Amino acid sequence: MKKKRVTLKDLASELGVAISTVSRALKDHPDIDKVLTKKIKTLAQQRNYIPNPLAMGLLRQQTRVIGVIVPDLATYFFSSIISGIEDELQQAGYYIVISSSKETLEKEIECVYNLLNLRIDGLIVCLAQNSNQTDHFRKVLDHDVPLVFFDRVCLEKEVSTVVVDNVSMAKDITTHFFANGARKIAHITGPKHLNIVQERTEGYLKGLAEVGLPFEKEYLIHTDLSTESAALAIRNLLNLPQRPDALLGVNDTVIFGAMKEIKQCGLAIPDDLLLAGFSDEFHATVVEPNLTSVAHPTHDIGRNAAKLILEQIEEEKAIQKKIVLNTALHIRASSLRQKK
Amino acid sequence: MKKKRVTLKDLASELGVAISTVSRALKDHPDIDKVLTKKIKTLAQQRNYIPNPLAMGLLRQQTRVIGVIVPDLATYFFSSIISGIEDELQQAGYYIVISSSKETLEKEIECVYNLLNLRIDGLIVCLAQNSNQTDHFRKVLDHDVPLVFFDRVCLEKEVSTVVVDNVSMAKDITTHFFANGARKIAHITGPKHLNIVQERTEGYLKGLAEVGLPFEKEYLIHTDLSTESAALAIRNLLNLPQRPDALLGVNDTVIFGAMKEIKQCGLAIPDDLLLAGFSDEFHATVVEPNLTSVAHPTHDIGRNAAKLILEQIEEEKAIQKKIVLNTALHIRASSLRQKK
DNA sequence: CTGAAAGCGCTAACAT
DNA sequence: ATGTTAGCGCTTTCAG
Repeated sequence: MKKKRVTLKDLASELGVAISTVSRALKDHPDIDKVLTKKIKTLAQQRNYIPNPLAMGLLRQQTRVIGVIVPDLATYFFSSIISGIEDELQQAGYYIVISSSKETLEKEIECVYNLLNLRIDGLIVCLAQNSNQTDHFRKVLDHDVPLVFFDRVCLEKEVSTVVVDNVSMAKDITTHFFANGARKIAHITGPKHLNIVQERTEGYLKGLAEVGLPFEKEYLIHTDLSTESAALAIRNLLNLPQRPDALLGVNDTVIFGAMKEIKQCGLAIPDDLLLAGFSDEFHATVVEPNLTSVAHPTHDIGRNAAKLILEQIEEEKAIQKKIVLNTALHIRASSLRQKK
Repeated sequence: MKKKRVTLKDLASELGVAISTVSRALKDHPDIDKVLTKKIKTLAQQRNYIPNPLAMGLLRQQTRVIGVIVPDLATYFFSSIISGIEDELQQAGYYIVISSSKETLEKEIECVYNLLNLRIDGLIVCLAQNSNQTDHFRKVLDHDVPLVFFDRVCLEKEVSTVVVDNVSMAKDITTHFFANGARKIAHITGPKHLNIVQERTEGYLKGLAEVGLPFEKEYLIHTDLSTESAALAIRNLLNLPQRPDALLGVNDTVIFGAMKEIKQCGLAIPDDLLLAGFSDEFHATVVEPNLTSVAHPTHDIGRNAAKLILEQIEEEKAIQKKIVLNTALHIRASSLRQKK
């Protein structure tokens, strides 16, 4: 059904020369006569000749396709990272195939094998929420397919990563809460096995220590990052005899969910509860009050992940690298209060 | 650098049979001896043999890749449509390559040619905001590559589309505004050439007519759909001597922007101004007050678009189809007011 | 029942 | 300076 596109053979027979001559002329091989080269190039232009990537791929054993797996497509965080990846890879002549793991390990595994079967030239991944095994990524490594993780990472000893300094950001927010009068600071976070969860929790604890607040076990809640489990967590917190007066979310989405609950309870933000999140979603400045959040350099995260992949593809020796990018704490109304 | 994957040749030489025998056995060709078939299949399994899609593609002149072009990845509307497309195509054994036109015609054209060069087997598109020419899509048709538009469409005579009934939804919101006391209903919309803009405007006008309100020219504002131009539009509306008391946005994003401006002016929603949008983004229930919006069956839009593509790929005759899906008006606090 | 060979589009080593 | 050929991995006649 699809119309056949013009091939080297077509051009060659039209000009009465050999296929290889056309092939060489098109890449300015010095051996080919200048005049002939010109003629061939003109015809190729006219006929709108584009090399068949399938044929090239078969020959070179590469598809020029990079796989990208994200937990979810619908958040600004991931989609702007993807756009960073795209910007970098496109100008290097690569295509990207995006898959969403929908925050599940099963889907993630499926995506990895699917992409591997497609013979991708590289894979960029942000782990799913419950991704707690690494066999599928081992497989990627076994096939010598370049692999890069960003944000949520694993196998750090062997695989290159692009991350931010979660520890210091979580610490900064915690002390910022304190400076704004909070004395009972809670933290809703995600599954324990995720690096970002561990690091942000560590920062939270460091922050508490720095301002001399005790760590209260019931103020630290692990969720599965779903809206429902975040809502449950916040309800539990609000029902505590000693209700917290500040809440740090492991991301903005968790906080958006929390805001609904908090308002439903008739509590005021920031008067009753200071709020801050991570990743500075677009809607942080749409919700009321505007949400304090850690802005990740999303576009740069994407670009850097892409660069790491390209490096690994081009250079033989795959040296493991870890790139730590700077974030910015955007302080907004949700965390600002008269000091007590 | 990448490790060679096992091929038919590998399997054949390991078993001392011909490549073609292995090939046939793997697809249960009746000619091949049952025992041999079994043996070959077992080995293939063991060696983890996966047919090389590049070789298959070259042979069959197809990539099993479907291109998808959306104006923007970061909105729930598009990402959930994509997930619908993915669900349908994946189980049909197709991969999807997503590109973002970033709402510009230039990028859209670039994406189309890029994907065409990749030799995609089909293309699913939602037009960019300023996509007002069709040469690049003509090219797709020229190459006999199946094409489907959704939501924002063009070339409707020749190309299959998946849309919603924008006219009646816009009319319904307009009369709903009226029922809630609004008498000066404004509409911020997009570029005139877009079908959704024309249709929603038509519905708005029909709604006004139905309730007997006159059409005021200054209440209908065309923007380029950017946050900035929406903000400018709302500021102009608010500064009108006869400030509107209801506002219909061509989408939720426009309304989110408007909400910031309205609040900055010290006006109350819904007391001073009723609000409603299109597409029912996730954040419609996060903003304060919750936003009334038309919920599109996003997942279904995606699935249907994918199905149309598959149909066109499978059947020879590419009959043009238009699928109109039902929407639901989600009425929330932003448009509810005591009647005057 | 199984093997050999051609060909999908392209490149590169090897002729001429 | 240009042509010939082999081969990337696979399917599919055509032979045996």
